[in-house]
Amino acid sequence: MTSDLTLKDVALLAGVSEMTASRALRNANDVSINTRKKVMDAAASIGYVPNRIAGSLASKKVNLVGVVIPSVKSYVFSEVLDGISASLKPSKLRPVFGLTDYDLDTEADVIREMLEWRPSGLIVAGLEHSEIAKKILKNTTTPLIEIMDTDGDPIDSCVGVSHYSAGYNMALAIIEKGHRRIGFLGTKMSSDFRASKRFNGFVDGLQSNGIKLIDQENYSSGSSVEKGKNFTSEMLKRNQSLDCIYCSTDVIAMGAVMHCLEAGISIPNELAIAGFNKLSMASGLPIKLATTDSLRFEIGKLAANMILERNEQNITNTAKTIELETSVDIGTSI
Amino acid sequence: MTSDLTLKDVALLAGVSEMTASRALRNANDVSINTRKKVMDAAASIGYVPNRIAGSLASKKVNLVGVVIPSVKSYVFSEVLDGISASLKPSKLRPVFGLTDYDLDTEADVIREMLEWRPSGLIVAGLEHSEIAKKILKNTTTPLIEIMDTDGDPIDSCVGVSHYSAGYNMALAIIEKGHRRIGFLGTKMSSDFRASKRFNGFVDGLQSNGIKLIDQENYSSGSSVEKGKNFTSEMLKRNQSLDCIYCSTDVIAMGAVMHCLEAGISIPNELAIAGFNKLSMASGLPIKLATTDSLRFEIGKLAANMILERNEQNITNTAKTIELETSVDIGTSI
DNA sequence: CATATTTCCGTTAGCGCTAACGGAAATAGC
DNA sequence: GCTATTTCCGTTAGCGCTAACGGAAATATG
Repeated sequence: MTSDLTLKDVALLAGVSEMTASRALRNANDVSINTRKKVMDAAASIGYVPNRIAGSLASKKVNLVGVVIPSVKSYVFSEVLDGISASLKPSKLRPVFGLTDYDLDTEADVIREMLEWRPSGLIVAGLEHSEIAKKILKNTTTPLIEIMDTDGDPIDSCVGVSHYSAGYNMALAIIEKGHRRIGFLGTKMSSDFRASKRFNGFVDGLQSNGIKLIDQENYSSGSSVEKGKNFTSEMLKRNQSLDCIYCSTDVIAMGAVMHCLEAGISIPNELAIAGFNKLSMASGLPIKLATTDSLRFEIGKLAANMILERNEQNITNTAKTIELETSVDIGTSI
Repeated sequence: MTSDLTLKDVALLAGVSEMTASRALRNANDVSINTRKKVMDAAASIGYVPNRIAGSLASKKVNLVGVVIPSVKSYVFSEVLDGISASLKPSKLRPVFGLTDYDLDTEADVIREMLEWRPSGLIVAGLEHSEIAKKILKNTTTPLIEIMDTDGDPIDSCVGVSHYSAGYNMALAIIEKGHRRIGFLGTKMSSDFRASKRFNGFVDGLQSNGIKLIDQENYSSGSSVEKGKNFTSEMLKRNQSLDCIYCSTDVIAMGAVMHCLEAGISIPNELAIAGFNKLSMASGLPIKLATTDSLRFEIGKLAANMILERNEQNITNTAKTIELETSVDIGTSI
């Protein structure tokens, strides 16, 4: 309580110089055991809390990693954050999150704000950015990792999966299982670039076997189980002959499964269902949902590790792209 | 690119003093339209990014709000974060998140680290902290809001719901619906204080009608739909006479519902199921799950608003507790 | 036109901490 | 014993920015 204590207060109480107090508190070298103890005790006794703002300015080291993601509500990004947290935990670096709400202008603002803190690294979800954001990112010396997606041109480093391939391979898996009359259910693609890439891959995958999508529904804003349920119902009404629906996320696919459970539609005999992400939530379903693991935790972990590496060594020019391999998890729903 | 640009570079290029450049960039008063434009153009042309570390030190204003929560993977806290983000968005304040992994020692560390940044406010989940953390929190001048829970003694301000009451009222609702042979399914309570309070409230609610819990299962670590499914199955094996299970979260309750769907158990005739949180995810289920809305988004919004208020005015001593009212949502599952 | 007021900009002095250097005291080496 | 080395601590000089003050120029006031 009371007004802020500074290093001076600690130094005075311990009877040493500010510099010695600083060294002692930071566990730096060049301090005897006795004086270190004196300083520590003094600091503890008055409840001194170091001022990192001042410390960072003086040392020119800000042990923060900026993480720019669309949303925390999505189960996807929360696991990415978790991976990042897990990697950074044993280090001195700490993640700071900024949310874009899937809006590229907001993203540019958030990125700019992040860089004003001079973080040790910046992790940004996605490869698509506004021109302004791109310019800022290109000009910065901060290590930058774009994550989630490898279908595009990374500015610096990149960790992710190919969403195009994920869609393509799911199409092949579905076809191999004998399904031919296939529909797609997903968000409006304008803002969700990765969903759009999966869609394109899926369509191309079908195309490679001479098959065309026979129905498609694109709902606006976020995904929910309920939406999946309702739109599946509607699509089936339109197209009684449908024998498979590919959903842009597991959340939607869960809704599709729910509809089938309620309507007494047998999966996959009457309708096959596939999703994307491999959410743990879906593991409680009566059937095992066909899906592609988006390796969210892994991506977060690797991205954070790249930042850590770049920080330890003083490498400057190490643009590196890691494309993780995904594989279709057939499950029992197709 | 290149080495970091400073205000000096901008000032030099614009032909003004650093102070004027600073004022112009911050949109402060005392700058003519012409010079402001000169400065802005100069800054833009060289890609100047202000250094907030230096700015914060000089102005003694750090526009960050620390948010300390157990996890981001939980659907609960991600919505709290979302509420906080929504409230802070139009202001200058930005949230910084720290994760405790449900561990009080980690929490103390995270709180300490947060305070080292001298944030404009601190939002901490829960009322239970280690002695060290309590001491730190009591000594700080930073506005502090403990959230989620009102059953206990807040250090400063507090926004939340009574989890005890939520449990108690669900017990009453279940009894009113005619159920008497009731089981409980939840996490080991040692680390999840709020789940434990709901449990106690639930037991007391039953007790007030002379009813005792006839079975109880406490699994370790996190909740998942699959766990809910499996433990429901086991509990029903042990107790064929069970007619209701109260689950500590909706995620678990969803698993219970899944088990019933698979096993052909009719809800609520053969088995009633109730949860907690009112997760949107559960809205896709064939039945409407009985639950209590934990008002997560609302709590986040209100907490952030309290920080904003305290920041605008310069109120110092305004410890205030807001207990939001919860109500049981009967649904169709009990 | 002289004075009062406003508008605009620069100078000075830090914010609280740490890097870098230097030097005194303690220890080692022979 | 004297020099060489190590251990420990203090002094100086910032990090990049802004608060606060003051003063010159521009405008208003009568």
